[in-house]
Amino acid sequence: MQSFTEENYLKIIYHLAESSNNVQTNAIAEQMQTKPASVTDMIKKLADKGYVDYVKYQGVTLTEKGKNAAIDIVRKHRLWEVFLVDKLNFKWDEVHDVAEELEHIKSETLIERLDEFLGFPKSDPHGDPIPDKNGRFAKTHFTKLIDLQVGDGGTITGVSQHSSAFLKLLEKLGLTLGKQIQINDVTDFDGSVEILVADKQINISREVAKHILISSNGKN
Amino acid sequence: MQSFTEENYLKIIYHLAESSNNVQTNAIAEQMQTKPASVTDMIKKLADKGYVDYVKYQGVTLTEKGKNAAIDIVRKHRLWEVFLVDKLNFKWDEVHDVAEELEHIKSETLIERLDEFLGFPKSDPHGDPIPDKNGRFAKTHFTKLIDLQVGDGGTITGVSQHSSAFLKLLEKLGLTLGKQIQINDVTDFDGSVEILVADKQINISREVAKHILISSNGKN
DNA sequence: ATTTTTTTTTAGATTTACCTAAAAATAAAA
DNA sequence: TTTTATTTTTAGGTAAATCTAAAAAAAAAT
Repeated sequence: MQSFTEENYLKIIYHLAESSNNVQTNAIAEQMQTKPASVTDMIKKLADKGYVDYVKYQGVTLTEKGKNAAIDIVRKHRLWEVFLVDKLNFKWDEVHDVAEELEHIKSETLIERLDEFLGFPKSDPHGDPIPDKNGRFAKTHFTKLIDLQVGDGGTITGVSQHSSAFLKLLEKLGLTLGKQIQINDVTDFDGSVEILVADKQINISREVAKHILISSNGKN
Repeated sequence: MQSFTEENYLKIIYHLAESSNNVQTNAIAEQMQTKPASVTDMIKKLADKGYVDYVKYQGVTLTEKGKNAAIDIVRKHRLWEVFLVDKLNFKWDEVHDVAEELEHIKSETLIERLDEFLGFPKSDPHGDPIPDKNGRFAKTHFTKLIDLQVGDGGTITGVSQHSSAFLKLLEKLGLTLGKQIQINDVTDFDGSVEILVADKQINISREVAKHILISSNGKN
């Protein structure tokens, strides 16, 4: 199996691969908070072990093996997040760092029992889908709030930013998972969005609107 | 704070210190499954950091700081064991290795919430006491079954061996925590012990009897 | 009180994941 | 199409935790 560090690389490559198939050295370095030179070293190692396909100067892609390993880590991470929120009363902005550690505990039995204990949840506290033990999960294709038109409405079903600062803000604004929203207006000046939530009209910046995911219930 | 490895050293030194105040290099090496030379290196580091007092060739003793750090790890380990058994239906012989990993997760909040979630348990699945968040716990002074006399009786309240093989054997023999036992005879030939449990008479070897802890309910 | 055995330490290497500085390849701009 | 800028890699080095082999100290046996 992989080391703690290797697992983190795999996970990050997996996430980066969601937006651009070929993952670049610099992008990995930024996410790993390390230097590109270190990434090159690790990439070679991961390639040797068969987790990634690597062509010099061309970035990496995960192999099937690498993808499975990454999904397994994602599964663990998200299950632990559910545990922390559902059972230990953590708030959704408090779980990330702890789950980041828990995800590396190596025991299949542990994770399967945990999954069962939690009632086989389908998504984590941020709305991200939890892969089952075979690595399968429903592909969610939510719309970013920023991409909705005036008059559109929907339900908040996810976020694409897990920082504590962002999540706390959403909490304060009442923009939590499951809430119904509707777009009232888009401000010309700064592109900020006026939305209706729980009968209240609030204004959120473009930056915030970018990271809120909506399952749309049709136009108008 | 300490690294994963440093924590393991501290924990092992703490356990070894329970039987002999001055802990020797070789003893640590054996427990850590490493070589004495490596232990010497690590001891120096722990001494530099103020976790142990160390005099060359004289072994080590934990400082107050070292003892507190060790107790903290023991607390985590035992709480996780309770979690695994009580919530995830692990058996008492299956928890050790996983708890060995979980004990290194660094989050005070996590442990306090877990403690609360479990109902502030006082002992783990093997009968070992769980320190509270201030590191305090009742000193248990159980008698080893092997030290009882014919006619003595009591309740099984702990074990001093956590290997899966040993615990599985006890399970099979019905010698689990809380069971009442009585000493019927000690075999001259091999020192094995005949005991009465749940109205059945069974024979256990000296080796087994050494590792069963009894809270005695008075002689005869 | 020596000798022998055991325990512990030193010295010098190895591995993993990281670093800096400089070179090489690729991409973008003039 | 050169030049410039960006990205990536190489080369050589560091720190943590380990190792082996050999030396030194302490303990046990004669």
